[in-house]
Amino acid sequence: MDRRAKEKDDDTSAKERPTLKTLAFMTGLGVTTVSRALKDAPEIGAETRRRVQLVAKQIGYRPNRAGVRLRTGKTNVISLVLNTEHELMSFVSDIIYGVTEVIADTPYHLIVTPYSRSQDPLDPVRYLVETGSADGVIISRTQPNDPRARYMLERGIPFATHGRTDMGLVHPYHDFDNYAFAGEAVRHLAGMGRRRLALVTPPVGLTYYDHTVNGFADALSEVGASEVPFNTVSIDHTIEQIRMRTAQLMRREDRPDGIVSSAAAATLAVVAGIEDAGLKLGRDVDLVSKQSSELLHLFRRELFVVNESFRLAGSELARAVLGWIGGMDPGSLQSLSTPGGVLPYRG
Amino acid sequence: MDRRAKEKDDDTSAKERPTLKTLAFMTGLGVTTVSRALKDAPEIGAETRRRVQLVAKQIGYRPNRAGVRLRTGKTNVISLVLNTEHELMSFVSDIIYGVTEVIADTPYHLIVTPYSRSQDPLDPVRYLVETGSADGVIISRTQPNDPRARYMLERGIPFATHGRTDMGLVHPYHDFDNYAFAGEAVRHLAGMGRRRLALVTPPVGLTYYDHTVNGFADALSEVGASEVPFNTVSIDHTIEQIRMRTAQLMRREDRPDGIVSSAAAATLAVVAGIEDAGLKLGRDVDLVSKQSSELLHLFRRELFVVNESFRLAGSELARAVLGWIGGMDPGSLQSLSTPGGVLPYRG
DNA sequence: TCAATATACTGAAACGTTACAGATTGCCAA
DNA sequence: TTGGCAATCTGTAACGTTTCAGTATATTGA
Repeated sequence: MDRRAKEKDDDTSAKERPTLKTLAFMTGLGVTTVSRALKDAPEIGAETRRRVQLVAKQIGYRPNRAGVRLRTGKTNVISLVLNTEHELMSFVSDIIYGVTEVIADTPYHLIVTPYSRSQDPLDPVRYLVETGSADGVIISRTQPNDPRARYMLERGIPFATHGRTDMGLVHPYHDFDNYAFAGEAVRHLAGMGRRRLALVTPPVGLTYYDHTVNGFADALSEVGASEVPFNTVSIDHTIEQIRMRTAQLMRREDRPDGIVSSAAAATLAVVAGIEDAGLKLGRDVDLVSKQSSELLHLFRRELFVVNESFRLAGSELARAVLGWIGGMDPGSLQSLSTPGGVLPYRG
Repeated sequence: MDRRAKEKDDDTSAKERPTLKTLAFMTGLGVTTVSRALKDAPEIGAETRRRVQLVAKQIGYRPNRAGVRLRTGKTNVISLVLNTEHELMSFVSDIIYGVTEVIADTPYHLIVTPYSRSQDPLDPVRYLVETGSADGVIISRTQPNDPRARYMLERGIPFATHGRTDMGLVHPYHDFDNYAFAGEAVRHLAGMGRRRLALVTPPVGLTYYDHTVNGFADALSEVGASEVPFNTVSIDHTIEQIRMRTAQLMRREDRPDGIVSSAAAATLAVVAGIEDAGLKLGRDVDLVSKQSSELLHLFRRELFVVNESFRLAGSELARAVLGWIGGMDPGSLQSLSTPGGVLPYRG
């Protein structure tokens, strides 16, 4: 439509974005040669290579993504698959920042692929794979037997999971050691003389639910404390639900004197529930919570916190996917982040 | 490499992803006809059109993005440009969810393009435009005279800004009415008898800083209250800085008895600072804060809040960009969200 | 000297799509 | 009967890239 020149070789009109053809014309070489020179192919003369790369840099040549993608199938895209309802708030931004940090000096773009509660979590993954929309995928809310991981493994598409699976299949992951977290939390509370502990769990069904629950249980028997069951909520529940049920729990005769919470937002609600029941944090009950931002300290100074960095998770996950795409052994791309310890106010 | 058939037309081997050629083969039509039939071109017979579309649906045909993009230049991508350091935390996830909500049933993908403190904010935008990586762009942290908006307007690439500009140029935007927010907050505090008010401002230089400050000032003179200057912080400062400087402020003789805060995270720090100074919220000072999640209520029941939905902002921004891409008048794609009113605890 | 071989480069084809410029058919007016 | 003209359909080229199968030139071994 808006092309001016009718000559086959209109590269002299300098306004359009430079392509290989432009470079070929400028250097007097063939398109093939230019292409290979740019990617350091061995059969290109050293001087030619330098010359081409110099010119390319000078005129700001950038390979056309669509061209590459069409020809090679390589999208230079990695996709972060997110649940638009359940994912904790700040979680998402941090993980995204972590990912972008890593892919910043690569040709990769990050696309966010959402799915909602009503959908099968496999849907977005299937979409990505079937349409070949990404070279690598990052998923969260990982389950012990995760159909998404299984699916991608079958299709041979590189991915990394936030959280581990337990299927006897090997794939890259990053996980926070929630077993250790729950254990440390329990030991900390026990060290303060707390004996009857309750746990605000991760969402049932996710792998780190198991880890957390196990860490909690093992440490309980280790320190000889007992569990006050609190199975009616998880951190996936709404603020109001958590608050109400905590209040109910705390009004009971056999209420806990120590609580471990798996997420900051839930902790806010739990504390509100405690206070609704007329009890006081630090006196009637102590609470150790995981948090991902440094804000919980400000909320109640009596809170104890363990920090989990989602930014780190994002970086690690991105590194893992890129590594797999780059041909590394998936088994070597697994990482576990250890809790730094329980911090009191003004740690 | 892994292609089996050597015949030119290997579409009979059903395993590969279907293309127009596959459809052409199956229907016995030409590729061109199929292409046009799928997009309801007028010169295709009604029955043929239906037939092609039926077959396409049956075998799950999906146009190859790279093919379309290479041929037409249309990327079917919209980019959200984010500052990886300053953007408030939950802000980002909500805005992303809002955007994905709108583009869910379109062919669009969302890519997140980050930039860091050290970079010129124009960099990522320039990159997107120069490489033609997106059909539309969403930016935030909008300034009255915003070089990014000017740049994209010049280049003719559709975009929407979160927040307004003030350059006499018309473009789509979505904004929260921060003038109204600050005004309502002031009136609310004045209604409670507060007379010496301080403002925790948005980042200096952004448009909504001006709006907020103006709304604050106008309402102050309207109700006859006075301002206690608090220019040493904005919501871009760290939690620690805000906390310390609030404590300093509150220890002064002429401390404010009412505070308006532009963001939830800052509010947490401000409250901590107030309490560091030995004062009590609700007694010595009242505070009205904007928040985007419903969590501030839980923090201190004495807080007053005004809700701003970033999810809504995301949706509106996406709608605006898509509208502009679709040929709508940019001037008609501007929206302003009105604060719902000041809510006390248990509103 | 000749062939064999290494070195440095090149054109053509293909990835999947759309736009352009036809091509084929049937029907109608003259 | 013929020319004209809709109504449908089609082949070719092009977008920018990489791969395949070369070609041309210089270098080597005998």
